[in-house]
Amino acid sequence: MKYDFAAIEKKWQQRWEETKPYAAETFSDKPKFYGLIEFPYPSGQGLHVGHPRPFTAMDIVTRKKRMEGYNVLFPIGFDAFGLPTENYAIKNHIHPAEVTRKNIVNFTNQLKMLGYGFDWDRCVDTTDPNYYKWTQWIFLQLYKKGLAYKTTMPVNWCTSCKCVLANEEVVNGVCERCGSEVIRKEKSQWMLAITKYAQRLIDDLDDLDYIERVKIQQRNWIGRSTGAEVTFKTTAGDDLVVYTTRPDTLFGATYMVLAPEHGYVNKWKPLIQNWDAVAAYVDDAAHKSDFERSELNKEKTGVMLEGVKAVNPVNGREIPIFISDYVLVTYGTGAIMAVPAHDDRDWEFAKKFGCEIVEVVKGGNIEEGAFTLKDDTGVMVNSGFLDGLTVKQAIPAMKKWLVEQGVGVEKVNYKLRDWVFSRQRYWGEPIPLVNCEKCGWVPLPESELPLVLPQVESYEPTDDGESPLSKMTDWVNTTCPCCGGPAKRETDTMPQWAGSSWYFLRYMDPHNDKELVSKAAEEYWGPVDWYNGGMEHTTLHLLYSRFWHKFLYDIGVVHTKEPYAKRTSHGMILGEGGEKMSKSRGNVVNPNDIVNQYGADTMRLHIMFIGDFEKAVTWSNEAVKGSKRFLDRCWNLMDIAEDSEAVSAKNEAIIHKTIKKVTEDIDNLKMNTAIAALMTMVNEFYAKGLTKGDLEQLLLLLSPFAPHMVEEMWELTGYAAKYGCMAMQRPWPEYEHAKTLDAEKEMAVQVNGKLRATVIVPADAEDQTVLDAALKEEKIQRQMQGMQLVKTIVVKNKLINLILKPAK
RNA sequence: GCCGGUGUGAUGGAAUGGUAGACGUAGCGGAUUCAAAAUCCGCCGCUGGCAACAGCGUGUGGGUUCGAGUCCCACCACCGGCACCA
Repeated sequence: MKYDFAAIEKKWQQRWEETKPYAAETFSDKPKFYGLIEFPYPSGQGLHVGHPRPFTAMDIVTRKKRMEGYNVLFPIGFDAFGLPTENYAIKNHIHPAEVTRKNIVNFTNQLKMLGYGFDWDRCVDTTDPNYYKWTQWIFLQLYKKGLAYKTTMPVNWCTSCKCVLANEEVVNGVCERCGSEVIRKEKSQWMLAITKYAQRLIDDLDDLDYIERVKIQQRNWIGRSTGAEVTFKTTAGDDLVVYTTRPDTLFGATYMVLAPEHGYVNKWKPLIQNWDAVAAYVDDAAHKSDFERSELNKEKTGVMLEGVKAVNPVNGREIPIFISDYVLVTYGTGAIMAVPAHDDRDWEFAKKFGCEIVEVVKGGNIEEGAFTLKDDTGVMVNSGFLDGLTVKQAIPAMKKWLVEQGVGVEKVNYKLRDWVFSRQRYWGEPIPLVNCEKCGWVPLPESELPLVLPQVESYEPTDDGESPLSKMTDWVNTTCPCCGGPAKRETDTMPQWAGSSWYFLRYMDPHNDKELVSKAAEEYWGPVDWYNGGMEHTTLHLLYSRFWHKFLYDIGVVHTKEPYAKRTSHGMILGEGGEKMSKSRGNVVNPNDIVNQYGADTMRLHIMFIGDFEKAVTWSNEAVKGSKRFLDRCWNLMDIAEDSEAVSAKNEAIIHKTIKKVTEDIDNLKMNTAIAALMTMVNEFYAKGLTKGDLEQLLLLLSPFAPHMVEEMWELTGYAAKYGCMAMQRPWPEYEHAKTLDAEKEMAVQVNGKLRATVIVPADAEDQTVLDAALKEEKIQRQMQGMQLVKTIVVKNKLINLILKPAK
């Protein structure tokens, strides 16, 4: 009988649709396991081969967990707000909700074709008012706790989307979504105070089972540093505060630099003698993206503020003040003290602008470049009371002095910045606040949630950059919930990250209309046991959702400090030729094409076999055949299996070895070597023959990888009738260590570390037995001529190394 | 520039400091076939040799070790991330 994958897959997908073997039951005597994948954005292009890689891996993990007796939650949903949909809607004059609905239907069909064990009854959609009601609710709680605030600040302004982007959304200085130029612009924005959680977001990483590079990346992103804030007096009368991690070098601070956006620049306008040049530079900087600023970093630029000087508090010297775009307004205080002798950027700037360079740490050559080492190799010079101290001693000494003199304080600083939370767009969650002339910003009563997105004529942002909602005067003009007077609704919407910051909680209790998740369901399912996703989400989505979760913990909505106990990450799938898959390159592979040609089981198997899960791999249509051949070979085993239902003695060792290997490899996401082990076992079955009992073990091990074919074979071989259940409902096979061992071992014989022969000896043979066997080998005897044996090293069951030297 | 990662046959990739190249793909030879596909069997790192065998071989150069793809130092190349972070 032929392996008719199309018919088999259709049959089993229908059966699963009817019998729901993947439904998670809240509350059970079994231990729970919550496996999570990043829910997809339902784009118009549909699924591409990048999607099934993490989905299939977690599907395999959760299928094995079910067989191991866990009550598994493996949900799916759609992160459906977002600009591509809105841009499509603008272009084609279709409502974004309609576009989203169609795309979700398409994605759902594609995902079902791949046979994933999702609990579809728990599917969520972030654009559903019943869902975003709770996104809005969380925002209101943040607002009430003072963690949402409105401020005017320079923001990234996409010239094409006419929309403000979070810093994190600007990729290489251009808009992440449309690729257009991003400039800086002052704008009033809703902000979320994620920086208030910075320390906790660092500290709590320690206890989490995240892969190390995710932890490193988050720590670097949050970027804690310790230093000091130092106050410089100026001739303008204002104090200028700077942050520095090197207070020890204060004697070497020979000038200061402000970011072009720094508030003092305008404040000091009457004092600045070269105002035209300064104003021109500020204007120029505003039109440069961060990308351009950093690209141009080889040549430092800047303008001196003529007419104002600063005073170095440690020696009373008057020093010049510059503005330059190498100083960022968003970090520290937006101003620096420049120590050209000991900072590369300051050194470059000083050389170009002829500033004084004073060496205060010995050990380098300040004519050649800055000496930046912070260890004990440097000793302080030209530094008054610090002279002779090492840098490590000088830092606390200077901090102490600053505090005593009242001109500085110790300070911990973070690179992390607050989260710009407003978007001047239509396709997002409305922000549930109104602005009243008398009462200011007033939150909507929770009973009025969800605040539903109104229908608008067009989705384009207005030319002045306001949201399309601002044109809906009927909707905008409302009454104040506080005083009943006239008020206007906030017309900005939330960013796409909002809905994805808490979706894993909704899966636990998706139909609850009283709470975002019931206490009992959250206590049962939380936290997520294993979350797999892309590295690209490490510093955005993953950090944001940890932040929201910690906030929900603080207000008593969830019972764990952290949302995800374990985090792993997959590598990208590259197109043929090793390039990133993209529509413009025309190298996008649609998984459905593979499914139609070879079947879903082959697709699943191949995407796992293709290489190391954590690394990027190149897709090859050609190589898919190998996975299909393997499934054919498995299928054809039915024709040659002997009738016995016992595991055969001849195959016992390979079966137990393979169970061990597959079990361990799935737990470590080493699906490629698990599949290789299964192939080896099947090859051996062909070489030696097998029983039905042997085949049963193969089917159980293969079930998470190729569930459709396995269930069909399970039925055909009579096991479905025998056990009265599907293969996926049987216990996961167990191995006995003793049975994984072979009776005899082939051991390597090395001479002086070089392989010269191999010998067959009994397993766990004594060292002497191995030596005797080795010495009997003709090749070894040849090596021994004229030599004497000075030492032997035996590694049990692996090798013996004979150390020889010439006999005298 | 900074941070992180990766370099292994024609190719995707295996390998707790212990026989480098498992398992696939491609290729070559054979069986089957009228023929092809499919399937099955064998070969498949490089150099020399009829062969036995020998030498070389995991980006480059050093080092540690009885033994290094694996550990250490320096360098090169490529990929990814980035906010010149003071």
